[in-house]
Amino acid sequence: MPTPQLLEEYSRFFRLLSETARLQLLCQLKQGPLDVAGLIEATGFSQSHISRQLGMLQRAGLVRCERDGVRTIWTADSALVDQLCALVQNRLRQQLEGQLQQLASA
Amino acid sequence: MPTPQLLEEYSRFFRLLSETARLQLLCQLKQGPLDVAGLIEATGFSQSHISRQLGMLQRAGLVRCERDGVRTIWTADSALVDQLCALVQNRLRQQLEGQLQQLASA
DNA sequence: TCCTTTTATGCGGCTATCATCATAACAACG
DNA sequence: CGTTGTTATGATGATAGCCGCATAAAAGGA
Repeated sequence: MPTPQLLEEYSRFFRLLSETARLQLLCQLKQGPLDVAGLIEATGFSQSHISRQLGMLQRAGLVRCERDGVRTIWTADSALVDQLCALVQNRLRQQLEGQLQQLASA
Repeated sequence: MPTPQLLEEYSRFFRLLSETARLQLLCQLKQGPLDVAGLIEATGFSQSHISRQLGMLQRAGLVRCERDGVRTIWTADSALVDQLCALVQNRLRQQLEGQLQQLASA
């Protein structure tokens, strides 16, 4: 059994990935570094919202930033999210295949 | 870029794991099958709350149940959560090691 | 059939978090 | 130093989700 503290850490981390807004930002940055203006264009979210989400992701070590003059260039900084999503995707696929099987055999 | 629908699926899945209550139930069931009464004893949550969380986890395919007369025996039904937690734990460890390194070199 | 035991669900209070607006902080340039 | 352009943050309304209480539903026994 993991300690309550560790479970808390897990839940905090997964909560970060439980919002499409943040996942979207992560995926966009995975395509290549961008500043906030670029992320606004790509996602349609407000500037303040994006900035806030980036702050959260940064504190978790999932993105990092680098100032270029007045702009701040953000970069995805972890292969972890890709791995997690791949596992989940695999699971979702298996589930759909199972449903398909059931439907076929009925 | 994943489709918005897939991102939505991801976020829904991760949200399931974003609550210590559900993680706790999953970890407990990983130790062995239990009925709701056993889970109440183990976690201290109310019966209604536990029943509801189990329903969510079941719909996601993370637990399954089997009626034994009047009782319902619940079982953890996926190694996925373990894999995900292992990856996250690894990440957390790396981060703490990094902080330790910084502290030592300062 | 009625009663007991166990589980599932409608309802509501409470808290946390999202998402925006307005504004502050920061950096470059004249 | 003032202005402009970019990003971060305080304040706030809206919403979602946790959690328990009360109750319904389901299953077995007298």
